Amino acid sequence: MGRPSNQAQRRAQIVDATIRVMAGAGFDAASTSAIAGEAGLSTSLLHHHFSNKAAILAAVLEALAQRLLAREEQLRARARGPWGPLNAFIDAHLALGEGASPEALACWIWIGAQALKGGPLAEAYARFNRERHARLVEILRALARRGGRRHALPSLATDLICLIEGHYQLAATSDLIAPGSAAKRVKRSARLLFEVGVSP
Amino acid sequence: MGRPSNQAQRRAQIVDATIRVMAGAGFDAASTSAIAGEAGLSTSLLHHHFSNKAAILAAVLEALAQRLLAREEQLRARARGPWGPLNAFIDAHLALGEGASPEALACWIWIGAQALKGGPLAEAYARFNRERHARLVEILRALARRGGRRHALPSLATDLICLIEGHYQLAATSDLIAPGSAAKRVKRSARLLFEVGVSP
Amino acid sequence: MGRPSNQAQRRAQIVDATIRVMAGAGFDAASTSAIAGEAGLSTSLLHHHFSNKAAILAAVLEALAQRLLAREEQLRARARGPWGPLNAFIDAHLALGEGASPEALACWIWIGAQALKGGPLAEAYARFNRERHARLVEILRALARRGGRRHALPSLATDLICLIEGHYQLAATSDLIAPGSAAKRVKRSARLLFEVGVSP
Amino acid sequence: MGRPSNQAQRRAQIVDATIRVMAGAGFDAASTSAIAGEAGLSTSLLHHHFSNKAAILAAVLEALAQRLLAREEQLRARARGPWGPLNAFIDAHLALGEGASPEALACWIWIGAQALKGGPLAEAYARFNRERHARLVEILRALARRGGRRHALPSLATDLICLIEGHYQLAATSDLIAPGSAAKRVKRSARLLFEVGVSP
DNA sequence: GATGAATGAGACTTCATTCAT
DNA sequence: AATGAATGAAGTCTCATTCAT
Repeated sequence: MGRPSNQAQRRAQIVDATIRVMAGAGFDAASTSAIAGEAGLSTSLLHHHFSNKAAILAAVLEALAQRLLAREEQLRARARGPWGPLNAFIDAHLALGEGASPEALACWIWIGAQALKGGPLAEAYARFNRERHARLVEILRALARRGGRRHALPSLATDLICLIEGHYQLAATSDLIAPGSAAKRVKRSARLLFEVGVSP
Repeated sequence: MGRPSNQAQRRAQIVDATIRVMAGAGFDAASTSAIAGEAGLSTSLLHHHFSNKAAILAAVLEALAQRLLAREEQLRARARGPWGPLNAFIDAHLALGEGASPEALACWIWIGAQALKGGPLAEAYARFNRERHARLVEILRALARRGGRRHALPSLATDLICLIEGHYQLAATSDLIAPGSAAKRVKRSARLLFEVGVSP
Repeated sequence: MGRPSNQAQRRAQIVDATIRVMAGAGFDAASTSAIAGEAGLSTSLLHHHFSNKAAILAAVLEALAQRLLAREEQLRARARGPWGPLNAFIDAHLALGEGASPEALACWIWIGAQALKGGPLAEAYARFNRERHARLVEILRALARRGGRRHALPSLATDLICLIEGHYQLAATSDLIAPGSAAKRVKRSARLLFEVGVSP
Repeated sequence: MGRPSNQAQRRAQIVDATIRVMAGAGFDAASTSAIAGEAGLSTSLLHHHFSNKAAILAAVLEALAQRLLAREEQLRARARGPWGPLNAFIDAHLALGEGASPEALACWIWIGAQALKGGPLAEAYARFNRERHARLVEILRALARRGGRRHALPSLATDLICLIEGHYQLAATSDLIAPGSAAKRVKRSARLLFEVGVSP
């Protein structure tokens, strides 16, 4: 009895609209009414499916993280050679082309900034970073195992994530990074740092 | 003959207050009334000295850029050895201790995010990046000259700036970077990338 | 032949929940969703059983009035002595202990205030007051008959009801009335007024 | 320098409008926009002069209490005879005619109800009751001094305030109390209770 | 009988800005 | 130079109610 639930579908619809608005016009512009407008819904319906605006943002972060993870796995599935997994990790973040979502890039910057303010969003963002750091460490560990040498892998992973984040920021706001060149550059630097960062 | 003008002083006062508020409570919280409150002025006076809120933000960006440049020069003046200038550049951005302003860090992230939205602020931020990139290239060029070898210096400079920006972001929002360790880490990575990034 | 009707039960369930919410969080907090939450139902079901929110309030008033009446009769059944019925009337309103419902007290105040706005609720509340006034007059008349003297009984009854209502209000919102002392105080004053209020 | 302040005047204007709205349409109807409409102002201006809606209500309570006190003093100034001050106290609350404000009556009921919810308003209302109780005790004490007899004056004062409050309630919502008769009735009952409530 | 979806109105509040002094 | 008054737009959220199943 009762009308069939469309919670999941509607929530996804709202989250997608939020991502579009945020990427297009910025975090502050992602008002509930702007989101509702983009999604073709009423603001009341937003609150019917999310108790808070904060809850929407939390769902956005979760969705973006999940998309990133999915792309990582997809790219890694096709990757060949010892550097494949590392390249997949970087490409999942930075490469354009199939499966890339330029919207996500802007959203990540906005979320990173908002995370400065603390609160649940900050915690979720920190957790996201811990998780991708752990994944990257695992990838590097596998690489190191092949070479039989020991590295300061967690530190290297941190550097690489910083490099990626920095490219997010600069690619979006400056012309220092030619469009489409980010992934290639980071992959090259990553390889250099890995190879040179060997304990003697 | 009227009362003596205090334009410059008042503007600095307002800019400082804005930086404090923005660093403390976030960009969105930096409303005109919050800024006025922090500065001990009325909002009307803000508009008396700045035509716009956007003008205040532009002045903030300019002030932060100038502080950064001043610190760079101050640190470079004391720097010794071939790596001195590079270390000074990095320390000016990331090192704690004397002259460091942790407030600035948060502000830079906020400004970087706001620059996504385009407009005059975005242009000013892009210009700021071009300028610090040029300074860094100059520093690297001097280093390379000593070694008598050729590098892809602009690209390396871009990488280093990305590394710095990424550390800004992650240091502020995650626990992957131990407090106070950022500068040391970036200096080490910079040296590695420089030494290995030699064209054969 | 369809499922058996549970109208009465559901309506009582809703009315009870309303009383609890109203007593706990106030009239304005008694939104349909709060009531539904307290009752463990959906808001739609509320409207299925009551055409209006006003209808719920009307039912609440009726239920409270009925509870009060029931308690009056119950207490009067045990009452002894000439003052017994009067004491029972007062105790039904104010005494704590067995059968007392402190929730009702707050609800009565809320309803009394809402009755200011006119409408059906106001009429029902006025009728309720006429009825308890009539009952009280009857009680006083029996008392007076024993003494063989004539009083201005309706006026006295009005005074007593005012005294009770005032104790409701002050007991709930001030510390002028020690908890549990209201009934005793009103009974004493009632007796004094009755004995002295004799037409010469 | 600066525009001359009209805070006090505007605040009074807003408080008056609130009282009118509340008396006319009820507490819940006293929305900020209704108040603003009644006062002929914009809602923004309300918030310019009062930080909160709660602050407006606090000011309303204060204004009503002050009006009541002023009327008490005014009536007492003309009062003659030993019962004068007591009559003045009662008339200040209940009498119609010159200086009476029927609006206040409804407001008091609304405030009394809202005080159930606790919070600052509840505390202010409780304080108001303590103060008028203290004043009444003082009046009764002077009366008792003349008679040279001891009474349970605080308790009697509480009874009288309850009687007054009850008359507020019933006069506003039932027909048990003929218009204009409240003050006379309470004065009579007060005298009876005073004279009979003497310790032998 | 029962429920989840959906809505439009309106609540309080904040904001950047302009005006009068 | 400086301030308080004033405003209109917009923000988030809640409410009572209706509709579809």
